[in-house]
Amino acid sequence: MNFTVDPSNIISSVSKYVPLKDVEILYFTSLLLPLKVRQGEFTERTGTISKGMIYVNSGCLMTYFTNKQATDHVIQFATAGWWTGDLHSFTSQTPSIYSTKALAYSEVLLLPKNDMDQLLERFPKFERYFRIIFQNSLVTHQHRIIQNFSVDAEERYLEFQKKYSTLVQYVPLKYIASYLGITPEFLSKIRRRQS
Amino acid sequence: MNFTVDPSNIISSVSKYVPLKDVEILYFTSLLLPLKVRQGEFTERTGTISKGMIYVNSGCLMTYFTNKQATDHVIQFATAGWWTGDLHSFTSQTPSIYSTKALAYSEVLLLPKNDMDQLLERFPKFERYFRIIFQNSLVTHQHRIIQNFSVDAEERYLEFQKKYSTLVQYVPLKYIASYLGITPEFLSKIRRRQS
DNA sequence: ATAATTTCTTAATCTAGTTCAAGTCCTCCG
DNA sequence: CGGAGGACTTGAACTAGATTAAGAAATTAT
Repeated sequence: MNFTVDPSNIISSVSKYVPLKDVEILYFTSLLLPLKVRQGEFTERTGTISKGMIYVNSGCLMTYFTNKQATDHVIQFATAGWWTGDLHSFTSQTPSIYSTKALAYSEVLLLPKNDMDQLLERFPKFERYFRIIFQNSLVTHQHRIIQNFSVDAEERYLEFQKKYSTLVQYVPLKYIASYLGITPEFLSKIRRRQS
Repeated sequence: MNFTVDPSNIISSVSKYVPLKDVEILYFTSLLLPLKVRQGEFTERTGTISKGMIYVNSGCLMTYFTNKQATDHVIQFATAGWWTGDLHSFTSQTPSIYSTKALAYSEVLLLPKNDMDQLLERFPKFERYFRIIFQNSLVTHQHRIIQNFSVDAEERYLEFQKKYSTLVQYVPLKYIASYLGITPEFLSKIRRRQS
């Protein structure tokens, strides 16, 4: 059963970029679907249409792609305060090529496509919020592309450790390897070298 | 000297997502700085603050990053109808880590940060346009990250040929190699294999 | 506890892609 | 016209990281 998830985090996230009136807060939160997922459970599955954009209130999820050779490629870890999900499937409402899975007990808020459309129609100021969110995310993605080209696996792992120091402790090594674009065996070697 | 660049393309690009009134069109186009750049000329340079978001009206530009080892990494080719530039420098108004250079004679429209801010303040409907632009771009970037991890260089080149068939003819091979994340020597070998 | 399953490590072998170095082809320019 | 510099190719030697396979460690279930 889905008891309520406290919306104060997402509200303050939005408020950082656009000042909200009470009506807007009420309407916005009324659209959000609270979801509690246990470790290992999925919020989205390859082949199904995205249920919505996922705001992580607490916990940690990962979104990954599985290719023809059945190897997984982690495209994102999302911890508290992040949005995640399959943006392509969400936008186009076509079957997803990604899956999103909880790496720990997590509380998330789901914003379905229809509801987001209505929200933006009714309160266009939310356009600004999402514009900024996507704009920032784009910068991060560009940075990652370059990073993958111009920096070797060991340095990438070092940066990862800095950036996601909490994750490193409880996320299985194989997923970190996948995020970095290397095999678990090789990451294991890097770790040994370090110590 | 910068004679005028026809704004009808960018207007129809915006109109695809948000219907514009004449005042809005007039105001928007009044903000756009027309720029004609010859092959090899730069619109942005590493170390300087972004002059603005760049809309490519005609021609072709590339944006690239130069790392400590002085090797270039192309992060984007932008042909007619695309936006390009250094989004991070643009957003934060800090010195850019990218350069943007014309690969052919190009006509572009520059939207400086201040002007974009004012535009969005005065006509918030443009938020929607940029939200959608960034959202779509994000999908493309995610796709590229995955592609680079799960597909080998030859296949990546094949996809590139399909997607940018016109570019392949006049863009120097070394830049294509850089975009694909491989050396020019290796791309040369791939080409030989193909024929 | 013990079995079962998954995660992590280690080592040997292999390969996609790099590096280096030399040579060819083009294009532009005096 | 000749030559100077960039763009492309080719090949030999090399290396970062993959693959395979096996064992150790850690989790989870029974």
